Amino acid sequence: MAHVEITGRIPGENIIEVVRQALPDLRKSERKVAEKVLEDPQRILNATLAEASALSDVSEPTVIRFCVAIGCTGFQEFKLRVAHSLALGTLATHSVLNKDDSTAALVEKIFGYTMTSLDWARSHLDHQALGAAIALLSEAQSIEFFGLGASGIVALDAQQKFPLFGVPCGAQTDTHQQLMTASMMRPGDVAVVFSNTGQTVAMLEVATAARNGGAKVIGVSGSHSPLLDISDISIIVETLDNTDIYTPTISRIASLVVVDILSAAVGLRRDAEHAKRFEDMKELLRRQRHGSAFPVV
Amino acid sequence: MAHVEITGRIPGENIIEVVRQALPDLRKSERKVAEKVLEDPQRILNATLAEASALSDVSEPTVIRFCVAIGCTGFQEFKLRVAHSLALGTLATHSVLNKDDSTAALVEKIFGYTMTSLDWARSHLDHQALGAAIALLSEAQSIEFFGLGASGIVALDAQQKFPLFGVPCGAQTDTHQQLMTASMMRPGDVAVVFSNTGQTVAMLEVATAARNGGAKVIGVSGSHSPLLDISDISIIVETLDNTDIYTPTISRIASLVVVDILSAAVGLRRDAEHAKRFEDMKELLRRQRHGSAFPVV
DNA sequence: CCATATTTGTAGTTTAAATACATTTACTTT
DNA sequence: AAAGTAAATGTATTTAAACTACAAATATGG
Repeated sequence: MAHVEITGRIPGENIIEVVRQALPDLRKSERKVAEKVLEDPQRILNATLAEASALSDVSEPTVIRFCVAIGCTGFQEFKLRVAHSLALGTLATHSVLNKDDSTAALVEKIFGYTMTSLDWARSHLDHQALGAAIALLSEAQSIEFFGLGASGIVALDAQQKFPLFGVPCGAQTDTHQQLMTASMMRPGDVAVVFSNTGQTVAMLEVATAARNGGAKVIGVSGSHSPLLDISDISIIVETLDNTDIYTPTISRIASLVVVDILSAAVGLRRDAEHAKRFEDMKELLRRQRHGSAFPVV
Repeated sequence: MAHVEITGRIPGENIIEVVRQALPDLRKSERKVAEKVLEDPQRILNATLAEASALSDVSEPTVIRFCVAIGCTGFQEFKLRVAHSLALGTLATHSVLNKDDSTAALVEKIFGYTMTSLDWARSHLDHQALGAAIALLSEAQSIEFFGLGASGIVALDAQQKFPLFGVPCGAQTDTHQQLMTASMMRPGDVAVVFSNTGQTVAMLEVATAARNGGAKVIGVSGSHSPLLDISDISIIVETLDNTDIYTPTISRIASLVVVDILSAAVGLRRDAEHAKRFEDMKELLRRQRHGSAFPVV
């Protein structure tokens, strides 16, 4: 049988992902190389062709054939693309904050850690679930967003964005209001419940109440959790495992990006007419602002 | 005079930045190489040593000496580090959303664009201003955060974070409440005003009111703006210039990261005792959650 | 203006990457 | 099931790229 050529999803894509996806289509000894690459990409970076071949226990030309198979012109280019892909992975290496860090160091660490976590969340998103959520939200009569604490912020953010695309929606961040609103939901409505832990009692009650009324529930949490068990669609926004003080910070930012994706996708679906409405609204906002010369008191 | 060795701010740092900073300390012909690198780093990636030397109009060993001077072991490693640095810059290349993009494509584009924008914001932050803001916030009796719309979300987020480090604070997202609160502020208080445009009238009034009462004002906006003119400390959170629908989305995320930095820094300053309080609070939150077995209805 | 030190280039050496070819393994067909 | 064929892998060789030692040229200080 002829060897199948592999093409990445998007050209110039993360080479590590390309390797992972190509894995089953590779020849036996090429796969040995691929496995070593996935196992420790950093090591390949510091390795020469000879070292890489010894490491994978195959001949040098096989390593090169592997590189060609996944779409590179040779070993050199492959290494460059690995370096490219690894960039985000190493941003977080200096992420432990110290009391005597300079401002510059803090900026580097926190931005680095945030970007790395986003990259992690990106690569661990379930596209299937996301697609299902988009479909559901696109058809929804109305949407309610629920969350407490950090997740409450995310709910509010979502509520600000979705109306722009023509979906009536609300956000509830008070436990009493949440239960009331959830109880009133009916078939055709969609409840989006944010909870990083996915274990907060109030949120589980909200999800249950919404379901009992016949509404669909989209659960968003940081890992597999009770919330997801009682949701119609489960979206896991996984962030880097980090037990220190900054975890909630990261998870909310990753969730915000997921909200961006959902709202953008729903917006693209509902489309044309709403783009116009959006422009009109922007104009209204503009009138709230001054021109260039503001008379400062 | 002896040639000065250059050391990057943080080891493993963005090599492009290292080159930029090292520029004045380099030898004349090494500088020619550095200029070419800064001019078009991508080109260096696809070039061989011979090509790079021809491009810069110097000899091959000079190129190598340049690599060594900025802290690499040779040309190869230099190229790898350039690839590393360039990673974020190319994430945003596919960022125009299409109606018929797959979910996977949307995820890639929006995450990519978000990460690139964060990187941009990071490299354009004014550390000096940030340091001044940290100092001010660390000494503050109380802090009030102000914002409308997307910036209101940021204000709420900030308000959730700062109390963890022992600073009493509030967030106002209603124009009437904002003015009332701002008018009541006194010396020793700090007002943090978020406005992406920095031109919203209500926010300018708030900043002015707070100043009139003797409070210090930290203005946070996306570019130079009237708000910053009337603030004691100006923080510009610059995001990628993108006129389409998603700009507010990005700017709020970048602002959230800046809030993270401020709160982390203030937290580190106020330190020890509050770390304990923070743990206590975490424990309280934990009791709000179920254990593993939740009785699903 | 000469002497010394520093910078830059030339030429050669070494090492790594890629190619052509040979061998082995697996698969198909009778 | 066996032989032939095609595909996959390894061996040996070639090519070229990166690095090094040394020499020339330029700049610097007395």
